[in-house]
Amino acid sequence: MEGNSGGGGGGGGSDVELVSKTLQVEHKLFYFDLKENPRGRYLKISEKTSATRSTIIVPSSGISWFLDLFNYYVNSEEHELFSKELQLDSKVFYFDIGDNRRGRFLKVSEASVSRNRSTIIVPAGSSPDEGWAAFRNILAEIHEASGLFAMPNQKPSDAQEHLVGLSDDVGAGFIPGHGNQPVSSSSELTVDRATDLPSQDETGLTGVSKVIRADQKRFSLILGTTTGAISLGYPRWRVLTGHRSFYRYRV
DNA sequence: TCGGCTC
Repeated sequence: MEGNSGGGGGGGGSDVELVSKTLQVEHKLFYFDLKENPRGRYLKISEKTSATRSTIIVPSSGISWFLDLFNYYVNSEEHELFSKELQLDSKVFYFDIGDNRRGRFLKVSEASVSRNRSTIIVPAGSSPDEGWAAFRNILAEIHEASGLFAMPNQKPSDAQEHLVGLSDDVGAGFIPGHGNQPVSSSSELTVDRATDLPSQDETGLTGVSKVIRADQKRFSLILGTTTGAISLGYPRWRVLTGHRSFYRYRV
């Protein structure tokens, strides 16, 4: 790809590039680089224009989630597109729809404790072969290719299970198991349940609880224990508010 | 070549 992007990295510089793809959408150029180093595997997605460059880093465990979410935005009707959040370990990715005279776009923003927020913006595109759909297709190719580079301690089928599990509920707008209750009532149910739990201050279990602010409400999620189930990528919480879905899980 | 961007 462009020039020598790793030249100023210093130190290791041992990252191996497994897959590299580019996608042009309107006047933007997106670079997809699946890389691996001793700490693990990740997907670097860069948006490049003549004036700016922006990069997000997706842990390998998040690639199938990105694929699912882009499928959701590609396949959903315009009036049922909601913002989404995806938490992967210590990172949070925000997916937000925007609209202006240039057209519709999807803003994907990465926030983590150690770095400044970085954002890429993907135009929806004017035909089914460009924009979000093309972006989705690249993600699918990389996801598939990633399975061919299976790591010794990772079964390729794990990612497939994530894909199936999320596909059913990603666009439903309801909490599974609560039938056809509207989103608002499900949210209140979740709040009530959360307020019954001990607060983080009371337990002192720093690092195993999350506090989420959403609109005027505040949600507290307590992760009770650390068992083998968590290392498998579960449990996953889903908290719905009126217009936003949260997906969280730890690896 | 645009141009978007609370967390």
